[in-house]
Amino acid sequence: MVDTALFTIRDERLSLILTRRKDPPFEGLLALPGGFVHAQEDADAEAAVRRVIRGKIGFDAPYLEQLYTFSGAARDPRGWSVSVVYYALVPWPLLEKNTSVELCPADELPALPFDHHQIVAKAVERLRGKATYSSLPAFLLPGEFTMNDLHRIYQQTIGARLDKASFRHKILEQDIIEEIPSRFRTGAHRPAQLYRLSSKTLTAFERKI
Amino acid sequence: MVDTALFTIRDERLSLILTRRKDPPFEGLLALPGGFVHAQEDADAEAAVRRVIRGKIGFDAPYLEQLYTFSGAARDPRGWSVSVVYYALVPWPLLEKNTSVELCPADELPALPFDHHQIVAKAVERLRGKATYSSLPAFLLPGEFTMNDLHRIYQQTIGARLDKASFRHKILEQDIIEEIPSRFRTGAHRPAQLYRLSSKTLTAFERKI
DNA sequence: GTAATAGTGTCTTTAAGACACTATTAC
DNA sequence: GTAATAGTGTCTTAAAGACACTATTAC
Repeated sequence: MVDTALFTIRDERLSLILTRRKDPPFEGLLALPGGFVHAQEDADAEAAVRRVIRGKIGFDAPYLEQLYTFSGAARDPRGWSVSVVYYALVPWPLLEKNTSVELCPADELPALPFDHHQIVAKAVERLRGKATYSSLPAFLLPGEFTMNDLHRIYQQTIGARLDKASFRHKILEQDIIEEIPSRFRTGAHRPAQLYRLSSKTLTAFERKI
Repeated sequence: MVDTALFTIRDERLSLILTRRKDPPFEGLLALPGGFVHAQEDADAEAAVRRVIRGKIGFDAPYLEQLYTFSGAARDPRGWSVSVVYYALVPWPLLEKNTSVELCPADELPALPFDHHQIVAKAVERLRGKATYSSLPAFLLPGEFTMNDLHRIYQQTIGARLDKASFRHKILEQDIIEEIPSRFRTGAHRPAQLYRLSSKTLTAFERKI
């Protein structure tokens, strides 16, 4: 089967989209969204995950990557099982209107079934790791964002303060984002240049942030 | 099922241990060693891989890590399949006497069955990537080695020249190896201090080499 | 002595971090 | 004017790389 760790950032906190189990075992508990592979329908495991994600949030996640395959006799009371787990990033603004989605901060999760706590731990570790040397956190933002939006989302995913000037310098040097010509966010402050990702796929940096 | 990419370095070249297929499909071709999970016998997929590796080389590989899970209808002519693939590092001196093992340089592979070329490409990419910021290449060496052995093995896995002095400095700073007291390798040159890994598990660096 | 590998010192380049400064808007 | 966020300049620190130098052995 397949499972997914769906991340978003809401109210400055890294959170997960959970789903309430309708069947035993662990009926009624919140869990990572998952499902079985349909050999007729799904070209591969990733296709099955995409189907699960679309069923949960209604659209494709901007970023999706295989995390790890969990297997063994101990993880499910019904016996030996395998789950190919993916993690995905979804911008909060795309979820805001969707009232059926249950969100939970990654550091305040309830009791989860199977080995889902272990899965979340591994997913958070991967996310944090890649955030320090790639464009990964940018996939948590909508298509247009300011440098400060990006700065904040990096700090929230990494969980550490980053110097504003160094961050700006580093990011612009990596060519992962580009200015949207003549697009600014206005307010009670100097207008902020809007940017977008240069590539729809992940870009790794030469060095760390 | 499970498959493995078993790496070693022989004659200064990164090489793979292959096995000749005894059954259809692709009977007679060289392939990555693999097998089926035995739900009774194997606690999880990793246990199954360990069993396959022991069957192939006669002992456990010093380093073993899950690589990726390949799945889909296209990879096997018999239909939809899943393979949880691991990669492992084995010091060449431990294999030298084993005449039944077929070795092939990673950049001169013959035609391989299924999606094994894709698997090898991903395994080499992972190995190269981790080599630049971890103790990974050291697992290709036997228990005792000189600084120059380590220097060479890093260069061979990464595929680039590294400055001798900087390399030594960097490695000693990371505390991944320790001197073996009073142990030196002698020859027609100044005696070379012998080292061993400080930890049997992988250590990541703060920065790159 | 020579050849060979071991190991060190120092200078240059480059990146990261701290931190203060200026800029432009709404009100 | 103030408050707020945007954006820049400069200095310090630290790591990486180049490269030449000295050290110790077998022969």
